[in-house]
Amino acid sequence: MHRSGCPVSISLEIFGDRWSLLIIRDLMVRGYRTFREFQKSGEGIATNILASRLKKLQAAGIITAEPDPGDRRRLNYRLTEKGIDLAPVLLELLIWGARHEDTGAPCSVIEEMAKNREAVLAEVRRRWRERDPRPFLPRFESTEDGRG
Amino acid sequence: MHRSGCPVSISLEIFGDRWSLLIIRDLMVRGYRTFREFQKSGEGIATNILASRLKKLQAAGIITAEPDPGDRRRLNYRLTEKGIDLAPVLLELLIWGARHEDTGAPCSVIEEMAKNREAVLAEVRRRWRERDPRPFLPRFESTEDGRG
DNA sequence: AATATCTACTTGCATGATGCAAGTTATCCT
DNA sequence: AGGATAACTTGCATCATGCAAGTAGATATT
Repeated sequence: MHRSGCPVSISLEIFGDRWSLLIIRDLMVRGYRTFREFQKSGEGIATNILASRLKKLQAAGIITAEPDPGDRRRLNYRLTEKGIDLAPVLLELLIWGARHEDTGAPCSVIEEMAKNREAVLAEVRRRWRERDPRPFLPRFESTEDGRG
Repeated sequence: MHRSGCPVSISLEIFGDRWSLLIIRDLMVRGYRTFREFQKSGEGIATNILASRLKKLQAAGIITAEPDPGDRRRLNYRLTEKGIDLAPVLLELLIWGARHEDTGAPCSVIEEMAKNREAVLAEVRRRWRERDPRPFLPRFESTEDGRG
């Protein structure tokens, strides 16, 4: 039941909250795959909320979950194509935040990414396609350390 | 008090909810300015929530409010530069939603916008700068109407 | 084989946010 | 002066979130 037919509104019904896009970010640029990794992501999400968000994102077709062949206690989450298509949204959010708020991300690095938007998106998508596990961005710890 | 220094996380602290970006959308592309207009925006936001979001967005420096010179009952809200800088985020959200969800927006129109990203953003920004009141996008009513 | 540990959750409960209806204040319109 | 309009605020019920603890199945350890 949509409140309006606007794509922005419908998108926000799916991930318009404090946590969903952070999970998607972790999957997209930090190489995280498991429940435990999301939990220790530095944002302090509660386990019940994390579980409910993972379910909601699965139901929306943004992520999938499959048991790890090597250790079947683990579930490996992965973005779907629909999920990786959120890369431009995340990138713009990152650029905006780094420009306008006092964040732990060095502006020079972010401005460089803003200048090379297409290349950045292509690389993120390539890593997703090829299941390249290397993180694309680090954790921006706090606003104290300056880098760049 | 930030939970992490990540710009995405900090951005979501400000407008990571169901309503804030819809208000920003209304200001940005529909030419809305007043409390009443946001309320009748088709999304069904409650007045107390709307009031609290407007305050939060003001506190974050994303919008300003000033009394209408002609009718001093009215408060005219307007995006700041920081606020109009959210245009790329909104645009990507719009594109993603139109591509992946069943929305009231005709895909052809949205794909055209995706192809002309820079021009679209320039026009949105021009209207903001010159206070051009014409809406840039219509209300996408429901998913019933045909697309083409 | 028994025990401990690890992973991904679920449950219970307190607190906070949201939704809804009604009320308030200041300004306009006649 | 009397009524309408705009922008809220308030009270209250309900829903979502945060936190701590507990559970179940798989793996590692003795």
